[in-house]
Amino acid sequence: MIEITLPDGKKVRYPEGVTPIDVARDISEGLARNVISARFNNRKVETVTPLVEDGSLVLYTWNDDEGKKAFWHSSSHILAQALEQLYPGVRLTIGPAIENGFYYDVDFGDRALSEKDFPAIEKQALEIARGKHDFKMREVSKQDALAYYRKQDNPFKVELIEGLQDGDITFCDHDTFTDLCRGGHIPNTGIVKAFKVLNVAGAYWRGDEKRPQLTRVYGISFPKQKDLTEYLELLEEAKKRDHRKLGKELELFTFSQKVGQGLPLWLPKGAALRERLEQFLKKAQKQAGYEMVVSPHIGQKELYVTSGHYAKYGADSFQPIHTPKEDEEFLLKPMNCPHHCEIFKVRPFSYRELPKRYAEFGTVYRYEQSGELHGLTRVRGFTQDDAHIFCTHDQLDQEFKRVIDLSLYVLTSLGFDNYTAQVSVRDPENPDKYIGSVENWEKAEAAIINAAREKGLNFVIEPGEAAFYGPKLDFMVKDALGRQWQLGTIQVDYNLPERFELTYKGSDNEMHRPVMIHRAPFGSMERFVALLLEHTGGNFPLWLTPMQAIVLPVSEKHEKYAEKVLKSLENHEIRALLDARAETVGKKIREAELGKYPFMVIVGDQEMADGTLSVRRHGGGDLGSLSVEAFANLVSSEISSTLKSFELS
RNA sequence: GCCGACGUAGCUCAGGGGUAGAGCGUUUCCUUGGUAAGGAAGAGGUCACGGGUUCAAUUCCCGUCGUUGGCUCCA
Repeated sequence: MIEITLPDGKKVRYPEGVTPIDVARDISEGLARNVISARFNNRKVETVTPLVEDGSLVLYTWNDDEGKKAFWHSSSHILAQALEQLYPGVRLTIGPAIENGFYYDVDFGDRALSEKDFPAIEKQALEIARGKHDFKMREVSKQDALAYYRKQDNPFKVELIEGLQDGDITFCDHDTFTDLCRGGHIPNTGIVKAFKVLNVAGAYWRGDEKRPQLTRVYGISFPKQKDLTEYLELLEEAKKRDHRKLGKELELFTFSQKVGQGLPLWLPKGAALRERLEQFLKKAQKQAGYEMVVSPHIGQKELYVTSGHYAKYGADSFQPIHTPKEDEEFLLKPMNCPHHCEIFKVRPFSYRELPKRYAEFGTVYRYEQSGELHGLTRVRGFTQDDAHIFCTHDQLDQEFKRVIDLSLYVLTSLGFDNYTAQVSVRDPENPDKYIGSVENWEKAEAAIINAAREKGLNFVIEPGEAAFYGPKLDFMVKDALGRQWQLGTIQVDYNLPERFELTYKGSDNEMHRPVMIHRAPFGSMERFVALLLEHTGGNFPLWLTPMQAIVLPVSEKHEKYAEKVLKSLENHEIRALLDARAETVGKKIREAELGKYPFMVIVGDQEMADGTLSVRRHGGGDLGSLSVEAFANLVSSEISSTLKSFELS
C-alpha cells in the first residue's frame, strides 16, 4: 500500500500501482470524467501512470492552467500526426504548448505552407481526435531512440536525443504516431473537440539564425466547439483595440513611405496628447528634483567610441554622417547618456551637490531591422523620457527606490495595473557580451534586486537580458494580442562614469567616481502611447484625451448659442470643439460616440431658453440638463479623482 | 535580416486576362432636426513600383518597396 496526499491535505491509502485517474474516480465520477492531467510529487505524470510510492498528487482539469497545458501539448502531437499524414517526408522537431495554444516546428523541405492548407490540416487533426486514441508513454534506450530517428532521416530529433541521458528518454504513442516526448498528456485524443490552425511562421532551429529555418505551425484546440468560437471572437475584439487601427481612426499618428519606414509622424491630436503626457511627467519630475537639459540630435563619432556604443552597435547602426569640408564623422544619436555625461562634466561637483538628475525628452534614432518594425511600438526614431542620475555610491540605493516610486506613479496614473517587473542580469554563460568589471556588475545587480524587494515589487529575474553596460529593472506590459513590451526601465551603470572619467569631490577632499542611473518611466513616448491606446481602446483618461467634449447644436438656429457655450467651456479649461455641420443630431451623436469624445454637449431650443447644456456621456447615455458651471465641476472632479499628484516618499 | 501572407478611391473592403465597383468620408443642393446613420446629385483610382509572358496585364510570373504574423535582434 502507498499513501497519497491530496491538495487539501487529506491522506488516503491505495494499493501500489494505483493511477491518478483511479484516485479521481475514488473522489467522484464527475472529477474522473474531467481530469486531464496530473502531477505526482511535483512531477508531470500521465493520468494512467501507476503510482508506486508515497507522495502528493494534484489532479487538473481544463479549468487549470496545468490542464490546458497538457491539453495543448497533446494537441501538438495530433497536429504533428496530421502534418505527417498530409505531407509525407516532413521532419518534426519540437512542439510545445504555449500561453494560448501550441505550435510545432516542422522542416517541410522545399514546400511552403500557406493559409490555404489550414482547413485540410484541421480536418485531418479532428479526424485523428475523433479516433479516441490513448496517449501511451514508453521508455526507450538512447540507442533505440537514435536508431528510430536516424531511420527517419531526422537530424533534429537525433540532436535532441543526443543531449539526453540514457534512461531518461521516453516516447509517446497514439494511434500510429510516435514522438519523442517527456510526457504530460490528456488521456486520449477524443477529448479534443475543436481544432484550429492559426498561422504559420518561420522559426530558426533552436532559435539560432545561423541554423536551418523551420516552418512553425501555430494552432489552438478546445474541449468544446463553443470555446473555440468564443476564443476567435475574443481575437476579433482584440484587433479592434490595435493601436495602429485606433491611431488612424482617431487621427493621432501616421506613417509615410516617403518619409521612411519606422519613422512616425504625429498628427495634431496625437502631438497634443503626447505634449500632455510630457507635462504630466515633467511636473512629477520637478517634484522629484530633476532638472531639464537639452542636447542635439547628433554627436561626434568619438563620443560613442568613448561610451562603448560604437564598438557594440556601430556596424548595425545608421552610418556616420560626414561633414563636406573637414570630413568629420557624426552619428545620429542612438542614446542620450553620452551627451548627459558631458553635461555633468561642465564643472567639478561637490558631493554636497549630488545627486544630479538630468532629464530630457530626447529623440533618438536606431537602425532596427526592417522585420522588427511594428506600428508605434518598434520604430527607428523615437523620443525617450530619459534622465540620468549621477550620484554617490551611498545614494544609489535610495535614488533607485525613488525612481521605482516615480515609475509606479506613472503606470498607476495611467491605469496600467497589470504590468510585470523584470530584473535583467548577466548571462553567466556569455561573459564576453558585457563591459565593465565583475565587481561592479555584482554591486549593481545586488542594488537592483535589493531595491525591488524593498519596494515590494513582484519581479522575475531574467539572466542574459541585461544591457551590455549594466543590469536593469524593466516594467513590462502586454498589448491587445498578449505580446509583452518593455515600457519603463531603470538601469544601474558603473561603466559610463568610468569611460567618461566622471568625478565629484567627496567629503575627504578626494575625487570619486559617481554612479549613474539611466531611467525612463514611459520608456518611449511612441511605445507608451501605443500600449495606452490598446489598454484604453482609445478611451483615454479625461485629463489626457485629445478633446474632452464636443458641442452639438440641434439645428442651425442654435449655432450662435453653441458657439457661446464652446467659449465658456474653453474658459473653464475644458478642451472642446463644435460640430456645426448641417446634419441631424442623431448623426452627430453617432459620430461623436464613434469618435470616442468623452462628453457630448447638446444644445437646442430648450437649452437656449434656460441657458443650460444637455450632457451625454460617451457610452453612458443622456445625463440630463446642466449649467456650464455644473458641467465644468463634473469634468474637473473626474479629472482630480483619476489624476493624483506625485508625492515623494 | 529570415520564412509566410498581403498591397484596388481619403478610410473599410469586393472583384478579376479585354484599362474597374460598394459603403463611409469629401463637394454641391434640398431638408432645420432632440440623444447612435434625413434625402438627392457630383467629384475622386497609372489597381504600390519596375520588369517579363501575352494580340491584350490591375489580374499570371519575377524583382523592388511597404505593411503584416512569427523567428532572430533590441543601447
